[in-house]
Amino acid sequence: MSQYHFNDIEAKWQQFWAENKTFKAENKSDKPKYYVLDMFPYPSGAGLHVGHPLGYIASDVYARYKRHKGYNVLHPMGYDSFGLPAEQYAIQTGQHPAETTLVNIEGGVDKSGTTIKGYRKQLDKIGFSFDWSREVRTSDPKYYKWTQWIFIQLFESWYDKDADKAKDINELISIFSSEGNTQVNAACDDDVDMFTADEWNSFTSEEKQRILLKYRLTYLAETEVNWCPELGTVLANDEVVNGVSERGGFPVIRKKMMQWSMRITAYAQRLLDGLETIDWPQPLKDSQANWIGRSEGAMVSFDLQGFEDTIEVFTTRPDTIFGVSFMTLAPEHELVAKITSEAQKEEVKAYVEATARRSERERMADVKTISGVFTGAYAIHPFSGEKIPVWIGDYVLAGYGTGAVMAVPCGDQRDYDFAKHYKLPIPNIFDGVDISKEAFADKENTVIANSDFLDGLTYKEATSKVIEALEAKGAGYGKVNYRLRDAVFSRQRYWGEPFPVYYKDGLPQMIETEHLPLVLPEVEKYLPTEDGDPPLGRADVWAWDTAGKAVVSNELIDNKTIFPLELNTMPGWAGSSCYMFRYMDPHNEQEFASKAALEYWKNVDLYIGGSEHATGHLLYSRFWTKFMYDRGHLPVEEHAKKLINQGMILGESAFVYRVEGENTLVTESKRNDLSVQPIHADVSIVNLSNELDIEAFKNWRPEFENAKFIIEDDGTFKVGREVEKMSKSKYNVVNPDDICSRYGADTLRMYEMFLGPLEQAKPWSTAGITGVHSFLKKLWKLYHSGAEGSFNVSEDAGTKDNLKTMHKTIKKVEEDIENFSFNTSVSTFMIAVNELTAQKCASREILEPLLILISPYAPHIAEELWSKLGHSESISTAAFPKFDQSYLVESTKEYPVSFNGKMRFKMELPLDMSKDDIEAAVMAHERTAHYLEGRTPKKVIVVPGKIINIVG
RNA sequence: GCAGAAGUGGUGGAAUUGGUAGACACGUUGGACUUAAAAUCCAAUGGGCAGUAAUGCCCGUGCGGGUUCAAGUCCCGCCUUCUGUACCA
Repeated sequence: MSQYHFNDIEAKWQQFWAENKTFKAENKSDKPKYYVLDMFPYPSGAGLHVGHPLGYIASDVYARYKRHKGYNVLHPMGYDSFGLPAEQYAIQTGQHPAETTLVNIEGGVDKSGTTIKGYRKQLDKIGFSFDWSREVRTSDPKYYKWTQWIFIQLFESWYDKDADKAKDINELISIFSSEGNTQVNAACDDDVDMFTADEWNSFTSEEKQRILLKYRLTYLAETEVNWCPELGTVLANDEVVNGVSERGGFPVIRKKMMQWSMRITAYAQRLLDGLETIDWPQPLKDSQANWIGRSEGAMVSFDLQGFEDTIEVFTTRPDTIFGVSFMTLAPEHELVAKITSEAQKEEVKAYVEATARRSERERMADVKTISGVFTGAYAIHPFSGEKIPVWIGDYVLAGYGTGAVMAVPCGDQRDYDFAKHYKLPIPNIFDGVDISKEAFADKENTVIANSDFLDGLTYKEATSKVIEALEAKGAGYGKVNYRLRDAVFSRQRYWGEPFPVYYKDGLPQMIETEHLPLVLPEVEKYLPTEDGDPPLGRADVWAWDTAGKAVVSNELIDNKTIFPLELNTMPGWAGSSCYMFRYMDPHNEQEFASKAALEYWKNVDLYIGGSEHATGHLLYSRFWTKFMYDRGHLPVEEHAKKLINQGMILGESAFVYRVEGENTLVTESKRNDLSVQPIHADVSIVNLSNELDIEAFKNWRPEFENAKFIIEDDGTFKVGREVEKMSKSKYNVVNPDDICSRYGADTLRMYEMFLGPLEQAKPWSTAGITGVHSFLKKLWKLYHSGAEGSFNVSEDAGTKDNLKTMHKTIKKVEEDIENFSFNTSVSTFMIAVNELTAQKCASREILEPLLILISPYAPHIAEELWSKLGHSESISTAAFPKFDQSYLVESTKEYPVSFNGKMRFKMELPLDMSKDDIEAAVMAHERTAHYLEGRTPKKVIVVPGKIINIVG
């Protein structure tokens, strides 16, 4: 008797695929191409849990389906292997992150003696059809050579706003030397001075370099960061709580530091417009659009009384300019110190310092408290010439717009609240609007009043008129503003890509691309130096010899031919921004990827990954892709045509209940009578019926060794269940390896698809897996209907019923896969196998195509049965069965007959029967009279092939 | 506050264009097989009422309205949950 030995079958076929390179994709093919990509994982030491492979399974099903459909499919996988956890672990244990990362990927025993299975082995067990010959690892010098190369390309480029594309920096240099910068419309820093060609040509090369930095797409600039002197590192906003570091509670100050930045703002409009061209989920597009934050308005300059300087503000409501009754500057605004009057000095200083101590995040969180201080200075209204008091207040953020606002309390709630609080005037410039309670922020129904030349105009009219007037006066202009900031690209970390940069006279110089990669140096500790330099400051051999073209010892630095190298490293998103293109030609040492490979594969046809990358990875890669396109390195402007966000698989936590104040644990059903406290129990010691293994629990939590257990009446102890995020700390992690060894990879794959719609978050329930597992056993049995369960397939043609089942299955499964509705195709398979089993079908004509349909979902069992059917080739390239409508054509229909919309009975009628005949047949039916109870029907609706409804 | 998504049995979910609500599973109950258990197989299973029964009737897709012969599906108003985002001038 042949049984379904999934462990043997799965091991056999995984080996077969590896040996035969079944899924190796060629860069040349007569077939149409299809590129299916997963977001590559960070290989953590904790390994995979059942939530991680969900997206990989979905993409694998799709990739396998596309192969059946005759496509040349690229389906690669790799590792985003630079990152913080490995570095933290290195700091704690002293192990080199490269070593731990390798173990996390390939498996092994780490120095602390922990056996780690490794991502690759875990992934292999699930039976993915990845082309592993194309694997990339971002921390591999052969890979990050190209990350460094892209960085250099960005450095050597500027953004021409007129042409709306990035160009070679040399073009800009030649423009400067022939006509200066006055006619140049470039994305650049705000503080560029104008110069003529003659001036440019007389600048020293150092001066020229400093100016060019203001134009380059990656540039070095002073940026404000959260600096913790005690820890010697920059902290992210979420690592700072109440002005002190989250770890250790050390004070954090806001400090300006030289940092590399990416001029992503140059691409703001194109990143926004490009969203129209890609098939990505609307929520994801919305959050990118939101993040880019385009707003239309005007820049207005206000002169200052007694100063040469002007206050520049951005406003979306220039139409309300006559409603300005004060100005507010961010406390960090550069003019604050200068314009503060002697009388206000003390108060302003105290306020500025108090604000500096608070992190940006805190300021954002605390929106209710209104605070601010008058500077003693006055601005002059550009039209009325009135004196306007200048305040500072922390509701104005230094990082947005110009860090200053013209406060119009009648039209903006924040200005209104501020004015009320400090008893500032609230002039009303809206016709017929009551502003005694709150500001009036409605643009649509506005009629401007008390506003000189704007009286009686609507928002739209007033806006264009006032912009005209501002431009005529030279006091402002219309402007589109973006919330998007340039992205800081430096990290004071060890485990990241080194910048291919050395410093000559304090100015950054690129290492020539032919000398890349610049390999991460060895350090003896992964911490910042005592002087506060990043960990690379500890490297002894970290200087660039421009003559020898090599990294040499720091002792040799003479600043003539040997220079110090950059100490920062690149952030996590550097390596992931263009990896999808490197997969196309991953072993190319001459180029990032060959033109031919790029032209052939173009971009990702289907990209699957989590929505948490909406404004990080997915925005940065779109930026780099557009840049690479501009500079002719890529043939496409977007990296992924279609994107799907898979939903999270949640864990099913188990709880035991401790009686408050006692060492007593109570079973689930009896907890309500007592005052109890829930305690997480490890799900691995709970069986499918929610019964806790008490002995195992005592071993696991020794503090309960002597605890009293109040059990169920049947003698078991049951846990409570609750759905939570799957995480180690909640002890609800389910390991895919365990599922594979108990039920098989095919069961895991099908069950993950069966759980629910791909995009939706859904709870994992190990109990439910038996349904899918027994389906696979039934499938196996369908092919083993011979004596004693022997393999049995006949050469007889399929019956009419067989064919009908088969073809409706083909139709449904194909539609489902095309719609990424994988859960419903699993039910369809179940129905098909149930029907064919009932029909006692053993016909090859049916059982062969059935296997092809199932193989994307359950590839191992499909391969095994396929080979038992006599095939020596893998099923993976067998042509997908063709749907034939003629097998589904019916001659009759079982019509549901409704009375007033309620279905009462069914009757079978020929499909070609006319409406009138159907009506007659229904009215003649014995039960019709019963439901009409003597009434005459008002109307009889007959929809042929669908329904009959009798109204009356 | 803003934006988006979602609310259907005890549970996961199905119903693709308005046309038989609850497919397919899990769970539960009963039964078969077994010394027993596991495994497997069969049957029932939205709630309620009436009936020995076949069956019949009523209610039912978050809530309240509406459109329609017909609404889980369309429209209006609300409630709840989740996700993202936020003094954005």
